[in-house]
Amino acid sequence: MDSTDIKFNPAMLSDRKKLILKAVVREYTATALPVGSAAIVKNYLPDVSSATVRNELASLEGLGLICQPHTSAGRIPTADGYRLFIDFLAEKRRLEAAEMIEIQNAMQQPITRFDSILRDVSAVLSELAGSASVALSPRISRFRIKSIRLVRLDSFNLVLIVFSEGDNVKHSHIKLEFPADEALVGAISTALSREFTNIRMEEISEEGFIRIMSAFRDSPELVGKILKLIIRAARDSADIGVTVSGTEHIFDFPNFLNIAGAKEFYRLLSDGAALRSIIAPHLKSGVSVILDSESGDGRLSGLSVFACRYLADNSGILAIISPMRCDYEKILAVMDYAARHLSRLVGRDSGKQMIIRRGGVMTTIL
Amino acid sequence: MDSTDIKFNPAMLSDRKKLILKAVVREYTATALPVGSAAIVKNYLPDVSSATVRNELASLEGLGLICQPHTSAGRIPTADGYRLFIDFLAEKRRLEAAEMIEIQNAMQQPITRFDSILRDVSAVLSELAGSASVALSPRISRFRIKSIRLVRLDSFNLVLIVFSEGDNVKHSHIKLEFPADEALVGAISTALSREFTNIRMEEISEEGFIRIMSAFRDSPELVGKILKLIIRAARDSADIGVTVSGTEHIFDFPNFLNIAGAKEFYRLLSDGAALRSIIAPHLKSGVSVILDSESGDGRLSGLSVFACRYLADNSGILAIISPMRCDYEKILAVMDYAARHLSRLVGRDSGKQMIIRRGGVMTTIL
DNA sequence: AATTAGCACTCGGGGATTGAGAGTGCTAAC
DNA sequence: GTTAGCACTCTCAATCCCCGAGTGCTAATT
Repeated sequence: MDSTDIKFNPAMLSDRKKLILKAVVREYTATALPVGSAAIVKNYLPDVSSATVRNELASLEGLGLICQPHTSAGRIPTADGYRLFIDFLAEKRRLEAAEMIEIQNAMQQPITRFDSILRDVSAVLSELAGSASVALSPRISRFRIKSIRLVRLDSFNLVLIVFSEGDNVKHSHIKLEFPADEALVGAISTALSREFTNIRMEEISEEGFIRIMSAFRDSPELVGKILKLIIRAARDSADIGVTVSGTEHIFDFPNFLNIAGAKEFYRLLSDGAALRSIIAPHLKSGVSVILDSESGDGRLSGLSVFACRYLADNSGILAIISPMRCDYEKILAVMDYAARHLSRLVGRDSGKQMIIRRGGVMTTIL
Repeated sequence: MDSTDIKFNPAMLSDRKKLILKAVVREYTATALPVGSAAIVKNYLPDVSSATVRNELASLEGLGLICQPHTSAGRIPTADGYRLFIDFLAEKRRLEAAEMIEIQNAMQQPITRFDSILRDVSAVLSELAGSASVALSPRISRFRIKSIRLVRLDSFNLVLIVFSEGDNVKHSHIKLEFPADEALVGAISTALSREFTNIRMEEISEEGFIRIMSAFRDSPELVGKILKLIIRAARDSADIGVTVSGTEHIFDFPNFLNIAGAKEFYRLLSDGAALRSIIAPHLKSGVSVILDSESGDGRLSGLSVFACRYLADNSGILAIISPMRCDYEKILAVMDYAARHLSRLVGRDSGKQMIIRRGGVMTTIL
């Protein structure tokens, strides 16, 4: 879905038609009522008569940009109408200072956990947009491991810690059925570190483990069992993380006056894999908007998805899902601001370096 | 709300009245329709006439145990009616083998994380009960610390790991603005371990930190900053955990045909502190049922809360929230089974010992 | 005294009817 | 190209009406 299949471009429309389409979108998103010719004359085009506007409206309807919910009602924008509005007519809006601060606050946390920043940003976005918001965490399996440690808590309990790019820390608790002593655990930890540092999680192979095994010929059984648990732990933490916020807003979506649809949509929201595969093909640079059935997935009909990438090549996605009737200019501004600052927060400069700027202080890690 | 304020006891009712009340509850929970005299005669009391049943129904209504949604409709149970049913008339039901297995599976996980068991149990409960389910995690700040470690990932990144009773592992990532070397981190880790092992998290005091500080007189500033971050990390992880499952079922609750109520209830579900303070006063041993307005909180009107404790003195709570019209015998059975097995899983035998039985293997951990 | 048959009565839900109001499209004039 | 005027259409809400379910009461029966 690239820019070649744009159905409409603004050259097709007279300035007055553009103004009227804009008026229909703005008025409808504000009032939730079909927009009649009289309202447009009153608020946007006081110098012409309603009959003129009616003629223009009929013409816009002929182009498929607006429609009537029923004969003798006002007009509402179609998906194509919204599309044209978003691509060519929407004006860039500035956020309120308070809103900007709220977004920034979500990103400034003393203890660095990318998860937690993501959760907070997502929560703020959903609040500002009055919509549901989803953050799909990057595939951590694609992150390079910066550091891996096996720590002994007591004879029967170990913790595997994986520290990866993006300041991600994961721990997995490993419970043994047999005691392991400090020296052995330390040796395994060192071996793991030697073998897997600077490797992507998805590149961890059996061979690496076999190499480690061979270094522990004196207690192969014990080490073998530990490694088996470690493999499982690593796999376990490789799944896709989905952070959903603002689910309560869907109760306000006019789409879900019928409970059945709400339930289905609610299910979709917690299915990270599905969301990713729906959204990913439509992503371009900056904020993408996927309207109604443009996604090809019926569960999103009547809805708009605002999405953008963060951490460019690791497929983390931030998204806001709204009813199709929403304040596009506002939500675009919110998303744009958040995406811009999130990228600034975690800017990738080279393959191995990662610059973190935080509250004025700038630190270069590893 | 203890046993002294029981309004009704079964001695007040003739056997036939009891049978009819039971019939009304069972029939209504099954069909969702007000129960008429004819239905009762047909399915429960074929030997008397509908007129007789009508007389009995009128009498039960006089006692406030059942009511009519409107004149000339059948009867439905009142909250008092359900209460009497639950306390005296409900029969202990056995779960299906498949259901028992499902619950047990949720508890058997290779990698021990109590959180995760809780989440899975809660998910299974909500599924079996067709309801929302909430697990309030125990106040981990009341758990004794079995082991505490500070691990160095690289010069600027540390991880604090706290391993506590109940096999809880928590990690907190600590990002430094200055480098710390291996030796120093190791020394702090040892000091933390010496100072805080076998202490409850809530008992961690400034004094302990001051004692540690004094041991590091040569680099007080660095250690001070690290300790400050550690305090924050420990506080951070002390908040109340709420795991909500099966939220999608609330879309099926007849209570929430009006979207407004659904939204409010949805909010309540994610407010762990509120839920705890509503539920806690009503807990007795075993499974407690809080009906309708018995909780004193309007947000639960029309709903039933099934709740039980696990880990007796650490205030972990497992709850199922259903519409008041639900299959009490089934949900009671589900809860009872889950609670019984959860207690068996984590049985506390003495102050410092904790017995974990898991898949036949039994391990005793420090 | 408890039970029962019979019957009039009440009420909610669903479907049809109606009137008001909003907004259109068309035509003819400007 | 624009506008005034007007007939037309359609929704929404209110109203009415009828049907059926289920009751409560009364009088007769056991």
